[in-house]
Amino acid sequence: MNFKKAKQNRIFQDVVEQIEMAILDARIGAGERLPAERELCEMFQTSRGTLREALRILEQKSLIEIRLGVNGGAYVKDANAELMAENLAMLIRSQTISLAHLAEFREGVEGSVARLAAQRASSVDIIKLYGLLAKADDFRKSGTSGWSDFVRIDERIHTEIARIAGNPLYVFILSSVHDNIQRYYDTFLRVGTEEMEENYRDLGQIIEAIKNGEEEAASSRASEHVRKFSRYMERKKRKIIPIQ
Amino acid sequence: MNFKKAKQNRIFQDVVEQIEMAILDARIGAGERLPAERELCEMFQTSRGTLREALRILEQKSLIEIRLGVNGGAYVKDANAELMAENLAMLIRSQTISLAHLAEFREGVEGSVARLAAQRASSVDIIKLYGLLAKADDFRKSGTSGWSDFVRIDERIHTEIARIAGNPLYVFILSSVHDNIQRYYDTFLRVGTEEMEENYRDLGQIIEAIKNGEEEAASSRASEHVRKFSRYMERKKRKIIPIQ
DNA sequence: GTATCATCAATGGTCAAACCATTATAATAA
DNA sequence: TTATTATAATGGTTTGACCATTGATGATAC
Repeated sequence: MNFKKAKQNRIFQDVVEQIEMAILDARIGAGERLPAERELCEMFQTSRGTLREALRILEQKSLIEIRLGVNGGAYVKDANAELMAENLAMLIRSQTISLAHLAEFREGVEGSVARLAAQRASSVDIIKLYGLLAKADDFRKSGTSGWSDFVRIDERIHTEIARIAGNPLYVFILSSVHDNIQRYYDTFLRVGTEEMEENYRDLGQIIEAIKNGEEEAASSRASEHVRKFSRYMERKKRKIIPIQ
Repeated sequence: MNFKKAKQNRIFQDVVEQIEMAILDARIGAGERLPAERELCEMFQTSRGTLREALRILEQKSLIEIRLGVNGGAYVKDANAELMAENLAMLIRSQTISLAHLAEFREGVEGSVARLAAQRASSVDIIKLYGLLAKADDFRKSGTSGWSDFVRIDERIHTEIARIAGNPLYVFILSSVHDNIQRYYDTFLRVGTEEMEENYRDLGQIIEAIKNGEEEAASSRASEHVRKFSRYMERKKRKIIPIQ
């Protein structure tokens, strides 16, 4: 059998479940405020300490956000990817997964996403992508000073491709990965105009493949693009930390 | 600039961070027990209520597990994928992502994983896979009565392939996906011997491709295999819920 | 001696009432 | 009008008490 252990009766758990249901069933909408703690205590017939334990859990789940002062309280948050980003971060910090693992995972995901985008991109999507590419071109022209802007646009393009793929799960997962990999890019990825040129060409090719509906080309080019970035980073890393 | 808002001084946050650091730096090992609440209060110079709010957060993060009674207390847990599974479940419940999205995502991931496995499988890995395949064969032979066992072995094979791929992130992600998709399979996926035969053949082909190091074949067959399952499910679903 | 049962103490779970800290808003002064 | 101050709503924290669960210990019966 496969039952979970019957829950030990913890009042705050029950409170969490009730509020969680209300939020997930959209009985309370994003941006709205829950009643004040002391009111909730009366509603749930519980003490403030117990209620606050429930609020901590909901806050940790990113379902609510607590604000201070008058008009403060528990505000319902939008469903978003923050939670997953933090989970990834924890796995990395606990050294269960390494940067190399994360990069490899991203390689696979970006490939899948590009393939779907090639299947599904509308003409409007294509125009949007070329618009972003033009911006990247501007930053590229301004040389190494435009590097950080270039990276930002690069990420925007990848996010846009994920959106075009039409599967919100990919958007969540990729934004988590980006959040967690970004730190390393900032630290290890200070490259010259040469690499920027190369990445710009890559982006152009990926977008072109998507435009023409060439699934395989889009997928393999996106994977290769990510792999290239990772290799730059590994190389830089080794220069900075020669032996470890 | 990219700084986060300076943290409002919440004592329990500070307590969470200190304990979290101790756990992630392995100053406290998995399975060990933190001091009792009342002792921790003295150590952190805080009240029990505040300390318990911190414990709730750590519990929600799956870093600790609380047990009751004598010898009870906060036990440090293994890092695992539970958290991500729950996040996925929440995204599904909040109807941000649908079953179809999850299945499509799985399709991409299983493809990537099979590709990596084809690159990296050792002869021992191959033997293990064929061992699992033989078990699947047994259940297949016992007809529809062996169906649920067959599905279980099917999942074991996929998990094993993820392990062979050598990237723990894939193992985490896939086990989360499995956890969340399993429920639907149980509900919608009661198929006959015909489909079981077909799935068995698929598994054999995937494993063979991995054995021969044929990346592309392994990847596309794994994707196709998952897609087939999803289509069965969609069909069943429509029969049960004709219009919705 | 062994097995069963009752008691006890350690530990988490809950409650209640008070006070502090932060902040939007209203009242007041310039 | 504008700047300052007071007020009150709301979250953050403390204290101390009591309840509930559970493993260990020792008493009792066989």
